[in-house]
Amino acid sequence: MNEPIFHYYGNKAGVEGADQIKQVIDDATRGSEYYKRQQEKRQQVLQKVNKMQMELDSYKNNEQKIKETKEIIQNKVKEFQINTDRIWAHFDMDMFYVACELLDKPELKDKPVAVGQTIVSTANYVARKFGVRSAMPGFVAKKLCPEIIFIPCHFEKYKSVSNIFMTILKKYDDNLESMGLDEANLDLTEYINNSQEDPAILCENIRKDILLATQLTASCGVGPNKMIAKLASEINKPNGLHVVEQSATAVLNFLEKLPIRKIPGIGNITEQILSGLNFNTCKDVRDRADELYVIFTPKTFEYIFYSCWGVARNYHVEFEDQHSISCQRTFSSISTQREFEDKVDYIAEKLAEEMQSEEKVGNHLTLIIKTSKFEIRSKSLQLNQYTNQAKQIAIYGKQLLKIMQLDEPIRLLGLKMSSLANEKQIQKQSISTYFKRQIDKSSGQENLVPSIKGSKSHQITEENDSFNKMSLQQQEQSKPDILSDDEASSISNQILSGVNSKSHQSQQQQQQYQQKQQAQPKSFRCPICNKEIDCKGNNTVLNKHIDRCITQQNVIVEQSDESNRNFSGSKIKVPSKIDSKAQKSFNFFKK
DNA sequence: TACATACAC
DNA sequence: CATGGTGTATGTA
Repeated sequence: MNEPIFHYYGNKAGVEGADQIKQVIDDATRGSEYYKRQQEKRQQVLQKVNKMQMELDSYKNNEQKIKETKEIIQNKVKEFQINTDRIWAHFDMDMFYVACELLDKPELKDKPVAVGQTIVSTANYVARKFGVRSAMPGFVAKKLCPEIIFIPCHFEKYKSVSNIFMTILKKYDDNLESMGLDEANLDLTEYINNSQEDPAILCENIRKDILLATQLTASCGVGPNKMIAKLASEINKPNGLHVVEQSATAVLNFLEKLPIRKIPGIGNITEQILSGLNFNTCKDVRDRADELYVIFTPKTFEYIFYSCWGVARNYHVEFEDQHSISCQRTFSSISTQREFEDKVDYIAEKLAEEMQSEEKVGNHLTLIIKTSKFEIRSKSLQLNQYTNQAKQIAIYGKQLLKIMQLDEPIRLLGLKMSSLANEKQIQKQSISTYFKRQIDKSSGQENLVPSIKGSKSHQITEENDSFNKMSLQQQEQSKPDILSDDEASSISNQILSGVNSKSHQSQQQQQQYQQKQQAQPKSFRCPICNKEIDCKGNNTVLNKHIDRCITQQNVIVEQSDESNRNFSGSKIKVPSKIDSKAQKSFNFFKK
């Protein structure tokens, strides 16, 4: 009943103090609304596990079914192969945000430090010994480690370090994929085929380059696909390398004892379910895959199954346009209708700002709230037109508010716009439906549509301006982007078919890099441009050079992105996408 | 389509 | 005293 809520600790982290740590966390948080909600969720998971266990029991009594299912699994095992002809590397900066801050405050190096305020974003290894973790609330971290020093987030700093990091890595794979400022997945196959370098030596050299350029350490994992590389990068973290050799047995060996929780995509809940059914390692999954087949949906089953066999994507996917833009805020609880509406207005403005700066419009709006009991609810609405205007969004948002019938205090409110299109792309449509909407207008919803020139009302004039602005843009005759529809990449699509990567964009550039790369002796060379720097051990000179190099390099990168966009009209990788996502994530730190 | 869940960073 | 924000995929009805 009073079971502590679930906290995940990687097996090498909390070590022997783990129980004590859990106790401290529990004492610090017991009784809060958040804690109560977590307990409820925990109970729900346990019920789900019970239900699954019953299904499993009945399965185990049905010999015929067992036979059939095991046959299906056998066939699946025969069908796939662990494709080892590609070489991937995953680079991951160690405790990135804290590490960046420590550059400016080296005296804190051996003290427990965390970046973040209400929530720990990153903790250094000193703090981690106390049990401090990412996503932990600040007050809990303080309980665990009263000495801990909190540093507020300085996003720009991290972004510029990240630029250096990414610039170095792009020399080896121009199409690198990244899920955050501090990590990147590289397909090194082409590079290594050309240079014939040993992957381990190459990656150690890259890590040295990163250290030289940023003064920070990165960990690296190497393997035949993206997932294995990522998993490998955690083995010798921090400041380490681990290589999983390019063979099926090496992969299977590597995964054998690995806790399922480590597999990207298996999170808190799935781990609880699996461990509740006594699946703990990848080997458990491989050995008893038929049981999972019975209780999970096909997609979930396939994902877990193939991951545990080491089968994952080993080629790059094309960049896809973002599907939604959202904005949400947490605040001290509010409970009156008036307060709700004010929040909607505020969030609508923020959302509109975001959409406009990204030149997007959308026609599907979702209102999200969190009650003070931490229950999340949402209502959504298909709009009758595309918009990115704060006033329109606010009007729709308030409609959703009504539909939701809120009668209890809330601590969070957000708006999400989906079904996005480029502002420019819908102009034609705007024009063609313009007169139709004038008719709609006369039937009541006049605030929702632009009006004709010369209208007298203040509100309408403003909206008229935005319409004119769009018309002007249309005259520029920019090419409309084509929305992708059939590229919906289901997990199974991604993990199956170990076929080739897309052709790389600039082979010339790569060859150029290789030539330079090969000729490098030991002395100081710039990790960005590969030129020899005669700095006589003076780091400042080197750093200044590197800074200049980065700036130049970035200009080049941006230009090439831009020309690609205009040239092909297809999706390209846009590193700035993730930048802006992370930027937005941390806006709330600034206040 | 609408809503809820799970996940990653 | 007390647990964030952005975006994606998937399951279910």
